[in-house]
Amino acid sequence: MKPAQPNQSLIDGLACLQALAAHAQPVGSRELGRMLGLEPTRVNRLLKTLAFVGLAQQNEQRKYLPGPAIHVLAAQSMRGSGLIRRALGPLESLFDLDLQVAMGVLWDDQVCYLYHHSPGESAGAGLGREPLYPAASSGLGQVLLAEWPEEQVRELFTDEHRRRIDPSQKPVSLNELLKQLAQVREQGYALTQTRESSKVRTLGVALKGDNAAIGVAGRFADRDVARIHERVAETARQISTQR
Amino acid sequence: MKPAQPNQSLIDGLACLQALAAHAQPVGSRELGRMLGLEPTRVNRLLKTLAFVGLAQQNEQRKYLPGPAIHVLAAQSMRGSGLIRRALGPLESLFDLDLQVAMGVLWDDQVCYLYHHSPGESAGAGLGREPLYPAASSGLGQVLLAEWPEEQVRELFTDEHRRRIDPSQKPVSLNELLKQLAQVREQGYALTQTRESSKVRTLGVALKGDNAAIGVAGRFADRDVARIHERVAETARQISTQR
DNA sequence: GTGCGTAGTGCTAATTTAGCAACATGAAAC
DNA sequence: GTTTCATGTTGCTAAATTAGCACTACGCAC
Repeated sequence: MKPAQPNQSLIDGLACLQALAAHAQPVGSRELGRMLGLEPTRVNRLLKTLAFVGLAQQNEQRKYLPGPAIHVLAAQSMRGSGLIRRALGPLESLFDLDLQVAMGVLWDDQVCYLYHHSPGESAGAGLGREPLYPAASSGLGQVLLAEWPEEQVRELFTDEHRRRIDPSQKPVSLNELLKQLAQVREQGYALTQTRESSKVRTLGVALKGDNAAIGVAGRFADRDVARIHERVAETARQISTQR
Repeated sequence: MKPAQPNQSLIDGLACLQALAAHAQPVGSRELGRMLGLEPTRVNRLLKTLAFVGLAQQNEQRKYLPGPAIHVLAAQSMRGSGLIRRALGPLESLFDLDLQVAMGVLWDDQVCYLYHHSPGESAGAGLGREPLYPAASSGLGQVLLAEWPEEQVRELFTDEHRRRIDPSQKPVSLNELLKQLAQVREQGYALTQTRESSKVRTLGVALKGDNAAIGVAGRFADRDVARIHERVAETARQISTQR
């Protein structure tokens, strides 16, 4: 929903910040400008401003990376929403399913995993390490998309909306996706095959009021779907009702 | 370090975002303007822009709160720096000391705890729940300040630098603080009494290269200081050298 | 229904920002 | 050591964006 008078400096500054956060290595100001299609002087000015408030910093090679204030922002957002704090305990109760356990939010047409735990790992190891994943191929992504009006989903998957071209990502069949989302709305959960293996499936359930979803992934038989769904849905209820 | 041409729109937009993240309740746009001393139309425009990119959202009462993209930013910053991921395992090794275990970064003249664990809690419960704490009263805060040039510390604690007036916070004796910081630099660790009780002390050690610090807090005798310091310093080395 | 405080917008003057041209820096090649 | 190249950064001013006034729409209490 575009406002009447968006502040373009803020939008572009935030795009620089998000690109920094998403980039695995320190990045130069000119390189970042090339990545985002922005003029170099401008990017340098925005990065210098981000550094001034602590959200970016430079290393000895003068390249930029996230600064300490981004952790502050992360910590405060976690504290303010309470989402991760509320979710960690209940998510642990799913570990006995011997499946991957995850929680994520939508970011563009992808899922960002706030938490992603595999069997045999410690509970705390699930934080902050998964790359973005195509929403249409994810059970978590689909239950989040299913909460959107159809028009908004269409807009998200048009070619001109996409700012990042990912060649490794298969084109999405929009009609197929809309059919799947309609089914998700009926069932109250999404069941998808992962991109990597048709035998590995994800079952996702939305967290009401949080714009987030939780789910499990792995190999399970069709006859187990109802039981697993009930467990995941109960966990979602616990997370949503805790305050 | 103020740049040649800071972008004031970006600075003020980020201030709105940070205030949203720090505020425990949804907040109206005019109220936020009063909090930050900014003109209401301007704040509304900045908030609408933040909402446009997903970093803010409105509830049914039209008040603003952080949006899903802030979690994405948090997750990506954790993934990018790897700080929390690297730190969680080593920090758990300090649990046997039966003290509080914490990790934090500096934010203004306060410490923001990225992690804060008390004895008897699960490892994952330490995330995203502590309020900001005066840096001068914190072992973690002091080792972080000790890495700063004296001039910069002076500037941080002048009255005009402070944007937030916290009446409950005792005035800092700058000369006393500078003396303590000189001692911290010699010793390689900080030892402070907490604001709440003179019997509860914090011992803090800096994480090289991360602009962060870890420490323990609780009641311990003087004769235990060297041993505890060695344990904390060893943990700090593990965290800093992991990649 | 009225009154009050709120959120939000159109329009245009005011202010900020963008980009050109230049300088400073650092690394690699010779 | 010097030269070259790509980088990061800055001053200045024209161009673009933004801020604030005045207004409308909304929600709640009485």
